[in-house]
Amino acid sequence: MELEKYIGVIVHRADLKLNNYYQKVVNPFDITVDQWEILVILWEKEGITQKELAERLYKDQTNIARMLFKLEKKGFVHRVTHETDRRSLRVYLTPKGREIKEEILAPSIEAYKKTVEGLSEEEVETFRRILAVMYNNVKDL
Amino acid sequence: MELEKYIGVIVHRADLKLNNYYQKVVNPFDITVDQWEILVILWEKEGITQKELAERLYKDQTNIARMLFKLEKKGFVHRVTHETDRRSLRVYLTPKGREIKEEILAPSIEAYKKTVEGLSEEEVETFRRILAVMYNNVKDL
DNA sequence: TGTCTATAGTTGCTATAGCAACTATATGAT
DNA sequence: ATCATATAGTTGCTATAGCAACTATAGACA
Repeated sequence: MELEKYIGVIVHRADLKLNNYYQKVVNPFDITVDQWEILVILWEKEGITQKELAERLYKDQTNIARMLFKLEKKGFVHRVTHETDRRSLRVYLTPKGREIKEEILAPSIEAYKKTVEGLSEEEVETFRRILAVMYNNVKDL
Repeated sequence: MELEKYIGVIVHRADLKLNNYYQKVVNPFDITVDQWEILVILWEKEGITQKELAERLYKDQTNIARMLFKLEKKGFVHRVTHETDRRSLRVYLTPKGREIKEEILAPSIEAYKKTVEGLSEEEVETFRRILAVMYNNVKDL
């Protein structure tokens, strides 16, 4: 069977290119794409724990911790021990972290539009649906 | 805009799950998914250079070199200096590298079938087409 | 022939991914 | 109250990705 027939192979290649492009979009803000994902969640709701953040992003808690450490070092977030559970850390945005929210929105939407250029809204929805089916097919295997 | 609207985000998540699954499929053969990709190419044609391999797989030449080093250490391939261009290395399979070709085929096809379960052949084709459009949309940005 | 440039590959760096082992704290059972 | 278990987070390890800097060789041209 030809390599390019495998869904994993083509999805992986697309993922890399998409990530490359999105990285260029967020580069001016001194963050990585994955750090941007964390910020998107925090812009919506601050004070959640690292574990909650990991669950919300479907990411490894280990890596969330490391990314937050970098975001903290760069001054975008700060972490505070949970009042009633001293094992947990609540994550909050700094003024710098809140500031870029509005600045980054336009380029983000622009990036989305460029990604789906030439496709109808319906095609994009079809794509999402099929991708979700595949995701669910393999997620617990 | 909601995080899950961004194509890069959902493709990335799907990529990770797919890779996880495929990794489990090739685990018994003591290779990684990316090393498997290299082998697939070599099963088709031996003696190509690292650069050609990188181009064929759309991967970084640096990483191809490192993966080949590991494949060589594990005894799946060996590299020989090009006869007329001493900068190049030709990559060949060892008997061990050739051996697993047939063994790995059935599980690979099985993995493909599980991935596209519940989808029609037409839907999978549509998916490929739309993914290709998105890929081309961002590949040079 | 000698020099300049291009190319194949390697090394070093930083990023995320994911797993195992570990620390510290919380909670449930007795 | 004590002890066993569960949980939040961290550290260490190995994998690929991608970029810059480097070495060695090839090829073009004066």
